Amino acid sequence: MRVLVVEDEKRVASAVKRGLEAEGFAVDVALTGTDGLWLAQENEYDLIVLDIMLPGVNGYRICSTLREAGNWTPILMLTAKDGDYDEAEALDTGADDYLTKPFSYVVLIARLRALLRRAGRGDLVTYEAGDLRLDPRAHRVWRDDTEIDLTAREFSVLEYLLSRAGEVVPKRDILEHVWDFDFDGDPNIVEVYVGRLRRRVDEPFARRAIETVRGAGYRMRTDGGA
Amino acid sequence: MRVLVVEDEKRVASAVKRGLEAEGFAVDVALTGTDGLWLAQENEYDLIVLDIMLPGVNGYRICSTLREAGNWTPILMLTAKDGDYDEAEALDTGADDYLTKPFSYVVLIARLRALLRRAGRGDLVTYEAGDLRLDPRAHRVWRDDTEIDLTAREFSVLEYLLSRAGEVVPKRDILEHVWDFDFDGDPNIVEVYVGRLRRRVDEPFARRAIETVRGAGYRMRTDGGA
DNA sequence: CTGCCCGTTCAGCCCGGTTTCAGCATGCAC
DNA sequence: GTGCATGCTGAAACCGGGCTGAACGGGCAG
Repeated sequence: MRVLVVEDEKRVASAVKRGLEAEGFAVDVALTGTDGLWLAQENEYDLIVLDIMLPGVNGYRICSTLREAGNWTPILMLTAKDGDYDEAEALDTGADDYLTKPFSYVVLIARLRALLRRAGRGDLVTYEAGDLRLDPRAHRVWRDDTEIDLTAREFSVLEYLLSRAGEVVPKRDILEHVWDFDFDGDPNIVEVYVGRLRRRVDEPFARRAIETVRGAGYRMRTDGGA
Repeated sequence: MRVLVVEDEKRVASAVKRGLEAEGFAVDVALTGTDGLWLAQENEYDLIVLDIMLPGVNGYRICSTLREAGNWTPILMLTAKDGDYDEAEALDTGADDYLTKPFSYVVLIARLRALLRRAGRGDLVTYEAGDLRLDPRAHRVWRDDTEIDLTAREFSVLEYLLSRAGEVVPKRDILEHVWDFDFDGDPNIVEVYVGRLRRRVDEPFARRAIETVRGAGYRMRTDGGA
């Protein structure tokens, strides 16, 4: 599954790239519109993530150029929230969906999944780790067939940890993926949420699925802590 | 029964939409060819009504693109009576039938029904979730064999929720599917309608079929809230 | 023309959820 | 053991999503 990311802000670009790679995508990044258009024309991608404001050729132009050339690869446009550029125009030029900055990684992934599903390449995942089960689509979590209520944030954190079950996930990664990319608050918030999750999904069941790896991050046990 | 109407003249589009909704169809409207193609690819429709002369991608292109992609949803083409565009060509690109403007509802409806019959989907779909039952075609809703009166909008919202029972449906999705997708009013309208629906289909029966998933959307319980 | 129904907008409230912060606990290095 | 860094936790403040009642306006029937 190949994805092209056309985005000039390096921080956003590299965060998106790393995240998508973790999801198993092969990611190319273009930092200018000119490069992006070139890459999009030279290669067959399954998906294109396209910023609107770009040096060189802007996102609209890239989009309409591709469409005119008969290229119908699903395109997700990224728009800044100040109204200079318009979402409706994005769709008019042939984009398939759009996302307003700032956005968080989970939202981005959700949208990309939706696009792929539409293109008939989606496979809906439910995450499992031992007796712990999470269904992103229904937004539900179970342990031992007991459903667990989680808030939106709690759910996102758990989903992300599950998506990388078995490996050590640095706190910074969690911050970048679950919160908006430009979040610059107290990183302690991750600890707060891990704490809550433990209280909700571990303690009542006398297990420990989320382990702390001091100095490195957290690790979701693949056996759910059984 | 879901229908997509691709038509750029707003007057015609909204008239057709209202007419079809009165017949019990769930109708999405696209005002440009680009949007129409996007919607047609994104969703599973039972029927597509397609104007030929469109801004963006024209009707022929949409039709052949869909067919090439293996989408065989029945398509009814609308052609203006001046002979610039040709009915024969419509059929060549993969349309199933055509209708010359101007036309009356009666004729339109008759043709659509004929198409559905041919496609073998004339038999009605009814949605069920526990003791809640909805018949799109007859435009009726029951709970426990008690019929519930709903307005057109209320009905559409409920139908859409039922069509995705069990999963979390973002407000944005509801807006896009139930309202004209170029609706840019207050998204609060969704909350208003969910509220009304609850008052009509939940409260009198002391159940709760429509759940709120804070920060994510609404979810229709598959057991109807029993 | 009048009244009713429906769809829509709006403002305000409520409450849950998120975030911050300060203090405490734990683990590690020496 | 001592001291430092890292992680944990409860309480409080803040924020905003979601809900509701009221009011407006257009369309349609009588």
